[in-house]
Formats: sequence, C-alpha cells, structure tokens
Amino acid sequence: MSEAQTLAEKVFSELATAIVRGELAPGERLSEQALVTRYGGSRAPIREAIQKLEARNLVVRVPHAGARVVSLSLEELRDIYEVRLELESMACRLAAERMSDDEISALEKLLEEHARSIEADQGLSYYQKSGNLDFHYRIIEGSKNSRLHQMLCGDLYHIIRMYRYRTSTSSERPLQALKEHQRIVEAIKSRDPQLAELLMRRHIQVSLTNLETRLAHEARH
Amino acid sequence: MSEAQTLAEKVFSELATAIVRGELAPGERLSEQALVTRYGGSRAPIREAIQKLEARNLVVRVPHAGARVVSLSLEELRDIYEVRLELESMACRLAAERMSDDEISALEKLLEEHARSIEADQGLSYYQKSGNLDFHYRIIEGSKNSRLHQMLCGDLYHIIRMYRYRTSTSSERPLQALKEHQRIVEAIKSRDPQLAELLMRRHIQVSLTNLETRLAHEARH
DNA sequence: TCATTGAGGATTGTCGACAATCTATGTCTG
DNA sequence: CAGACATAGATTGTCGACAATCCTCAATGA
Repeated sequence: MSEAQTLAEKVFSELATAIVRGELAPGERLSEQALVTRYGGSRAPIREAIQKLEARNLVVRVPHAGARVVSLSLEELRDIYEVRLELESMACRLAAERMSDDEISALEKLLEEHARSIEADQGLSYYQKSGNLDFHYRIIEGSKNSRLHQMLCGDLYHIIRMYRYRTSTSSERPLQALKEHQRIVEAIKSRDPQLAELLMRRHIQVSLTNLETRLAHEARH
Repeated sequence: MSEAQTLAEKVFSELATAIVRGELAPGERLSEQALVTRYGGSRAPIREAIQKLEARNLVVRVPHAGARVVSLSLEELRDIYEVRLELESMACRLAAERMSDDEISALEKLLEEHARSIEADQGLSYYQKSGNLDFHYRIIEGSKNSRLHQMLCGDLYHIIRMYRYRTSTSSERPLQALKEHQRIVEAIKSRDPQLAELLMRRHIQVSLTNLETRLAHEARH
C-alpha cells in the first residue's frame, strides 16, 4: 500500500490488507506468537502493528486477553453507514463550494472514462471496484477538510470494504450509479452545495436502506 | 479517569490529561527516556502509551524521529470544528428520533439544575465546564449510534478541549447557551428531528464562526 | 450430575540491552 | 565566510528473556 519505513509498519500494512480482504475472518484471534513465526521479527514490532490495527478499529484488543479481528454486529455496521452517509454528504456539499475548476473538469473526465468502460462492458467489474472508490475519493478530497478525509478514508472505508462482500449494494448497479455520479458532478459544477449534498445523500442512502432492511429481517428471527 | 489495568494504560491516561490541560505544550517533544524517568517502568509501556496517544490524534509520531504533542494550525482546527458541527447536529437529529421518554425527562431535569446553578450565580463556572459537556454528552448518547459516540467523545472532544483556552466561545455566554439548550430539548421532546438538528447546528455554529473570523483575521497578517 | 477449585499451560505485559537511524556539532573546502 | 561533509552523541526500533495474568481442564466435593 504505502512505503514501510519500519518493520512494524510493514506488518501492519500486510495485516490490514489481509483483514480487509477477509483472509483473516472477523472474530479470529491474532496470536502474537503465531504472527512472529509468520511475519518474522520479534514480538515488539508485531505488538506495535496490532496496536495500529486497533487504532483503525480493525482489531479489538482486551488487556491480558489478546487481539481479535473486529466482528461487527449489524447494528454497529448500521451505525458506521449512518456516519458515513452524513460525512460524505457533507464532503459533497463542501466540495461544491471549494473544489477548483480544474479539479471539477478532471472529475468530469473521470466519469467520461467510466462511461466508456461500462459501454465497452469490459470495465464493469472495474467500475464496481476502484472506479466507484475513485469517484468518492475525489469528492472527499475536494472538501478540503483534512480531518474529514482522515475519518472517511482512514477509518470508515477500511471497515466498509471489509464488510462489502456481505452487502449487495450500489456496486451492483453500475449504470444507475454512473448516472447519479454525473448528476452529482453537475451540481458541483454549478456550485450548488445543497443540491450536491442532497444527491450524494440519496446516492449513499441506498446502501444504508438495504442494510436496515436486512437488519429488520434478521430481527424477526 | 478510568481504571488502568496495565501500566501502559495508566501512563496513557496521565499523559492524555496532561496534554488536554496544556501542561504539555503543543509541539513539545515526548522523549521516551524522559517519560521513563518521570513515570517509571520501562520503555515498552511508555511506547505503547505514546502509540495510544497517536491513535487519538493527541500526538504525532514520525519514524525514527520521536513523538510530539499535536500542534494544529487554525485551518486544521477549523476542519475539526466543521466535522464536529456536522456530527453533533446529526446526533441531535437521531436523539430526537431515538431517545427514550425517560432519557428526555432526565435531560429536562438536568437543565433545571443548570438553571438553578446559574441563578445562584455559583455554578457559573461549573456550567462553563462540565455542565455544558454533560448536556452535549447526553445528546450524543441519545443518538444510539456507538460509532458516532466514539468519534465525538473519543477523538474530537479531547482536541477541542485542548484548544478551548484559545477560543472564546459559547462557554462565555452561559445564559444564552442555556436557553438554546432548552429549545433543543423542547424539539427533542416533541420528536421533531429536523428542528432539533437545526437548533443544535446553530448552537454550535457560533464557535465555528468565531474561529473562522479569527482565521480570516490572521490571514491578513 | 453440576458447580467449584486448583494446578498447568499458554498468552500477554514488562524489562534491560543491542542495533539502526537521526540530529547536532564541528571541521574542512571552495 | 558560506556551505557541504563527517563524526559523535542521543534517540528510536528491535530483540530475547522474565514476570504477571488469564484460560483450560481435570479432579473434587456437594
């Protein structure tokens, strides 16, 4: 992912991607000894890596009881989506106010690429993965709010990606999503913060509604 | 603050309050050796404590260069206030939907106490400190969103309290603040999420506006 | 049969020392 | 005299071992 200046960072990076990809199941125990034999080094950097994972809410650590890969209930997942919905709508509003004209036109070009990818039917899977993320990432950057960027990209997104395989969300309707993206960019281009926020809110709301439907469904059992 | 099951947690707790109280100045270096001689123990728990501080954004750590108490620019402080404004308004909206009737009446009683405190002119300083925090804390709890609670109380509030001495904000107008609090509770009691959110947004906006005024002022120099 | 309790083993927390890296001071050169 | 470079000191990253704590599971008693 990024350059690792120290062994602890390297282990952290590998463990983080392993968790996000689901190679380490939620609730699975992270034994320091086992990690030492697997990743090399001594326990000190492994402990540091685990603590960094805890800082990003990817693992839960209990004193004298070790660390486990975070295992979220549907309620907690709903909480996260709720916060994400609010923060990313906010980011979109701010982006409409603060993005430079150059950034906006670059964003338009990105969507044109996406349109071609979908039309060619090749990049359909691409659009489900990085393409969608690229778009949202640029909006967040456009908010010019470093803390907002940190919270959304640093903390929430890892967990959301981790649980994505569960939730059949917007990524399964690329054409619809693209149209919504285009309207959002239009609102940003016309410097209409309220509309931009509203459109983004609706765009993300689909995922949250799906999740809450499932939540209600499981509650009946 | 809370019970420390391990030495690292104890050191972390003490360092955190020291930083929030300003006993450790922003930008000040945290030498591991110095902390060892001051708090006892060995470097291992001190390092762990420092890393926990980094996780809460109270210190900044650079590989091979040590840790420093976080020193925020006014822009970064604005970013934090902006996010807090959004999240706490959201919390207020959710609280209007999800707080139990008992919690609401308890909140009303809290405000009655505050009113008496101010009238007696004794608790004026109290209201500036914990009283104000108590109110906001209960609203956040009332949102029933654990992640929202974690973000606001765990991360943002420590930093905001840390920089409070700089910003002459709403805490200097206790009577006005109390009235706003009462109106917010009214909106919650009448289960009007939109109004509750709006009132909370205005209530906090004062601080943000003050900050941005100062920001603009310093920009001219 | 079930709850309690007490080793035993395994795991985490802590320690002191060594290696790798950065910072600062002083020297040398243009 | 200014700037680059090298050396020395200090600081952080890593290591292996020891101490403290928890979990397991079998034995015991009601």
